Amino acid sequence: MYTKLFERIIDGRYPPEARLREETLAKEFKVSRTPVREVLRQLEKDGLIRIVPNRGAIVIPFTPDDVEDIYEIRKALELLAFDFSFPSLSIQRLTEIRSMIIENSKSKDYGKHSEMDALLHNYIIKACGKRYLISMLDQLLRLIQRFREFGFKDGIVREQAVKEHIEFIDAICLRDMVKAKNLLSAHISGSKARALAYLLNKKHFNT
Amino acid sequence: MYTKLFERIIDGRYPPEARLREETLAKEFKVSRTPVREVLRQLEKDGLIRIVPNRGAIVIPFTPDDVEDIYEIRKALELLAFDFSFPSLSIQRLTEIRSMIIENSKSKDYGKHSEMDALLHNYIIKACGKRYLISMLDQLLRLIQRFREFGFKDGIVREQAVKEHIEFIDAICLRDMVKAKNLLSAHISGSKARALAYLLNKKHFNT
DNA sequence: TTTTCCGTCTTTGTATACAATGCATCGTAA
DNA sequence: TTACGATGCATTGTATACAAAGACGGAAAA
Repeated sequence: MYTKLFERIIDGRYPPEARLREETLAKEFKVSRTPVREVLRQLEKDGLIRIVPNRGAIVIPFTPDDVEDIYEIRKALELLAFDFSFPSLSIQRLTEIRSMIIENSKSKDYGKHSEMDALLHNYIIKACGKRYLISMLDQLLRLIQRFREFGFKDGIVREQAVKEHIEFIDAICLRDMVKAKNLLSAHISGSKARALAYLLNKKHFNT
Repeated sequence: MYTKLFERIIDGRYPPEARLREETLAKEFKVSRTPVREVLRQLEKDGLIRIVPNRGAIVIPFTPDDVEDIYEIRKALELLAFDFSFPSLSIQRLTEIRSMIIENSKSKDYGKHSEMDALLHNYIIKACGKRYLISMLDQLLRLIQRFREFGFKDGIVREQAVKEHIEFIDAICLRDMVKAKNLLSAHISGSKARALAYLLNKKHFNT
């Protein structure tokens, strides 16, 4: 239920400014208000809703400034995670991932591409072995999931992403830390730019 | 109540591995289990406790690795916040803060020093104007509050901190971004080292 | 007509009762 | 003596009832 509500806010089924009434949600999910309230408190911590005492919860709008914010945080933290994980990354595992990326590179199923993207990033992140860093990045990646999937709908972007991922993996295998970090940084900046384009475009259509 | 529980875990009144039973907490705070449960869910998101379904909540131990983790995240994010806030920092305000730091520099009240420390860091952080970044840093600084206060109990450390803060402010006022960033980075690394020393020392006494 | 006050209604906040889960303990059988 | 299972207990999970707080609207007074 936490996951479902999270998704519904992320994908816009509960749009910005929408009021989330406990009673209504309770009926929708066929539970009582007690678990609903607990979930709402968690979503507030995620920064998705604001709970006003005695007034209830409303969905917080997601602005271009938030995209800027979140992607820059992601970049900083993923680079940090990479610093920690670099020494322990397994060339064998990276080679495996590399093959899988190439196998899927011609696929038009953007879900597959999104999966490959997640596979690589998650491997790097998990390998850092730092629990706060991992949980913060997990949280961030969930927040921007909608943009990541969107990006891969475009053929050019898919090709570009495959190229960037392969270059990144090769740099790691060659133990070229500096190059790898630059590539990772640029890759995330590119994702940010696409996310911003998506958001502005959507806003244009909505208004 | 959220704040009180948070503090009690942070300062060790509820030690690592301690079970937090809903009924007990409810009696302690003279409320029913309903609000207790909501607070526990929030503390879980903060990474302070782990809730095992049908088993209840236990306090998560805080290891040296966690200190390393959290201070490195703090460094990365505070440097990022500084990037954003640098252009809009007011020299007038910084000069004010600088005077206050100097005024308090001879004080032996470590609470005052801790306050000055918070004043400067919070000003930098808030000025970045990014809500996710601000809320993440707030969260991190609350997590390490115990170490920050501890640090200022030592006279040498107090002097050192004052010196670092003044140098940092001066670098900003001279618009020397690179120097300021280096100073900030070193300052946080120093805090990390002291926190680690504190933790290892405490562990030594406990066992 | 406008403003203020009061009552009602909606919605959240809290307490409590009951259900469900998992663990421990004790008894029984191999 | 040990292994297995059943029963009871401790504790969390959920529903529901009631309390409290605000929002809204209508009536009365300025």
